[in-house]
Amino acid sequence: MEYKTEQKNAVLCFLKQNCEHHFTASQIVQALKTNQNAPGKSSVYRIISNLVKQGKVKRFESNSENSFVYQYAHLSDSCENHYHLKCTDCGKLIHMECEHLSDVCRHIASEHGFVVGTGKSVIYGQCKECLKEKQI
Amino acid sequence: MEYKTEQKNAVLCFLKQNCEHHFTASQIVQALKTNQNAPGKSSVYRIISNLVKQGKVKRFESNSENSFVYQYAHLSDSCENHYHLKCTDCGKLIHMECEHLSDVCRHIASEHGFVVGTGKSVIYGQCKECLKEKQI
DNA sequence: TTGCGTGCAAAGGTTTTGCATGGCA
DNA sequence: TGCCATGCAAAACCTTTGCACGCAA
Repeated sequence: MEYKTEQKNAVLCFLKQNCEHHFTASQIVQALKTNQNAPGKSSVYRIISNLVKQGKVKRFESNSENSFVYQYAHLSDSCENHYHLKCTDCGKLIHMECEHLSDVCRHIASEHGFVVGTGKSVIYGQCKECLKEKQI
Repeated sequence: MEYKTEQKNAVLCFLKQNCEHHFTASQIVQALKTNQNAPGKSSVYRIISNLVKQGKVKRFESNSENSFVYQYAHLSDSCENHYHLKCTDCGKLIHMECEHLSDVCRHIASEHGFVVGTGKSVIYGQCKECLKEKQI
């Protein structure tokens, strides 16, 4: 049995509303500090840990530090069937659904004998917007 | 100027000889404990940190724990130009050089406006050998 | 001899855990 | 009323850093 609490709700809402970005546990604590019933540090860890297990949130390795960042995952149910592009500059996560890419999985399986788990795999690079900024 | 030392050599040799697997910093310390001039904890961290910078070793997020694992990277020079497949079961790292996969980068760039950094990206899944084991 | 590398211990961060209290069902 | 969830503090853990000493060049 799982209870609904304001703390859980606050964390999920915050991540949902900022789904283009990712946050460390501490950043989540900070961001929610002004809320009523702001969740404490340990609760945030317990809550995001559950959300990750449920597939509602994804965990990534942080760019430079020895910690992890968390990000809301739009399509939690079907993340097994598409690739993930993550921008190393702005942190944006793109759920890429594309027939062409399904062929890639088949190719890797047949030619390289390797069964891809797309849910776990993340392709890093730079997104449209960040590329534009660099060109200016 | 960089000095050659037995400690550096021991770490690189160990990772090289076990290039199919990955290890945490502590595991490396443990594994070398019986050596003469076994490197201490802090030295191992300093040494692998350098090896990663040099591209001779790759760092991955550990499966379940909040730490990182390190693995010898065969083709350090050209890792920017091919994809990496990593088996979630046995840890094997496959440097996949394949013309078909270059098309994938081009496709993602042209259709999805996203420039892939293959050096950083890792595709997780299961390798031939581990799949066989499961079928038996 | 020079100065980089090492080892030890301490410090810094992040994450986990224990326990009493609070609040959902 | 049960019992899950929370908050605080302490602990555990990984990694980095400071400093004196050792050793490669």
